[in-house]
Amino acid sequence: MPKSKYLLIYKDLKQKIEEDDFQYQELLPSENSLIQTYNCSRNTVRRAISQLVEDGYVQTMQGKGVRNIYQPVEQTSYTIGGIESFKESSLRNHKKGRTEVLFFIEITADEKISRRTGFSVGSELYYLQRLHFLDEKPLIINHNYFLKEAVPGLTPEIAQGSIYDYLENELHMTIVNSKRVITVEKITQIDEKYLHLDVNAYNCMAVISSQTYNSDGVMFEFTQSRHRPDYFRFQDNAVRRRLA
Amino acid sequence: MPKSKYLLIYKDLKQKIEEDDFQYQELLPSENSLIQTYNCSRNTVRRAISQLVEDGYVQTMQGKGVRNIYQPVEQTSYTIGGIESFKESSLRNHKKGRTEVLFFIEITADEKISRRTGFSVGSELYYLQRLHFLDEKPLIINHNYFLKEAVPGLTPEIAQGSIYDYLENELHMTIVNSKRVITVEKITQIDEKYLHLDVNAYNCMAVISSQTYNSDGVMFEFTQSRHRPDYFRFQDNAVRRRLA
DNA sequence: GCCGATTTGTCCGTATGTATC
DNA sequence: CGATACATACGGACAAATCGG
Repeated sequence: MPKSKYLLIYKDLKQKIEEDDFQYQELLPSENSLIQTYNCSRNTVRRAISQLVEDGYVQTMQGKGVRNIYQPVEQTSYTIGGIESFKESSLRNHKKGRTEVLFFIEITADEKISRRTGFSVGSELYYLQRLHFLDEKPLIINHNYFLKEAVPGLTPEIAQGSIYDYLENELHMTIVNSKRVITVEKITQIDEKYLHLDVNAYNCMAVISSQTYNSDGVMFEFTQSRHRPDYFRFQDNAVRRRLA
Repeated sequence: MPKSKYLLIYKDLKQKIEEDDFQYQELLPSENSLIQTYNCSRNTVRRAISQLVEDGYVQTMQGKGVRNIYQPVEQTSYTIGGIESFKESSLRNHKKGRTEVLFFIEITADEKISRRTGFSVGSELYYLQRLHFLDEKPLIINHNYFLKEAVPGLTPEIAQGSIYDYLENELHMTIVNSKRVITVEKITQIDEKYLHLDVNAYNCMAVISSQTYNSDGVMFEFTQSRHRPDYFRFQDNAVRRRLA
């Protein structure tokens, strides 16, 4: 439940848009009238609207108004975007998720791991391999590296559930920021084995490599997420920045 | 040249970060001191900083300060992200770009095209196929659909250069918003032919499908951009939103 | 553990500029 | 031209988190 005012307005407008209260291409009420509706200042409605712009829900036009450009996506495949745990994505996509821990060890970052992950040499890490099922179909293999000092007490049992749950609710850590790179890579034997892939059909995978920071500004996670190509779908909304 | 104040501050700070004026993990000057430096209001510096947050350059921490988390990326491959034309990306990546127009016709959207692109049935469109070279290596095949009424006078000659240049500088259109979906798809015969791909090495491509809106809120472009998997690299920075 | 100083987060009100109609 | 709409900028107030004494 949001407690800040701009988030309440944001969520309310977002819901209205999703529920078709505004037609595609229709203008939303003007800022002034929203000020009346929500009994708040202009800055506050503008902040809510700017979030909707980031989401690709609306578009502002100086002198004209704010246009609804939301179009629902067909939910045939598993859609990702934003920072979400596998569990959260599963729920949003209305699928049943399950996670299997394939591998769990504690390691110290050497030169090679450091280059790959961005952790400094000598860092104490947990290294996990996890297999994610959606509706009992294996779709994703994750290679996770967690900084031990930031994620103390991680166990295979916890990793089988949601690690983000553990971080946020047990350790009260706040996940803030995630730098991601998407590439396409050749299938490895591990991929082939656990995802039951036929190399003749697809011989590569969608790979998301991400570095995640907590609210202390510490990078505490590096993850390489390898997705079955036929179920991979990454969604994004880009806003062209003004330069002048 | 930016003329708004917050963009000037944003660009200045961004440059300082890129030039290593602040060390990784170091705190930037506080908002109050930035107010002194730039002789502006608090909102203005905050706005500049929030842009840097979106870029993944810094991270704000309530009660503590603003931490520099910028790490330069190795520019070995062609990196995309944000809304950019092929020409802009080429320049940013310090490569020489060239574009070849394979196909150029005018069509009317039927049911099938409408479903695929999001244009309504009956829309008059330009349909192009273009091949993009980087340092004389064919890397990307684009299938572009442009709304004729929004992009009048498009010719193969223009398409061989930068269409975005034409749109922004000749037609004075402003590109605003782009909804993108990244998937992985099987290689087609067209891909194989023009990109000189060996199916035994890679049998799929990275595909970016995007719908782009102009400042009138009109979707004027649908593009499917098919990338050689071994040169594909999509970069992104996600900020976890507060919920409460 | 408390208190005060510092720093970022939220919110308000107002003024002015710019684009559209 | 005036009215309306969003964009930029300023200044002030209070809240929440952090840190040092």
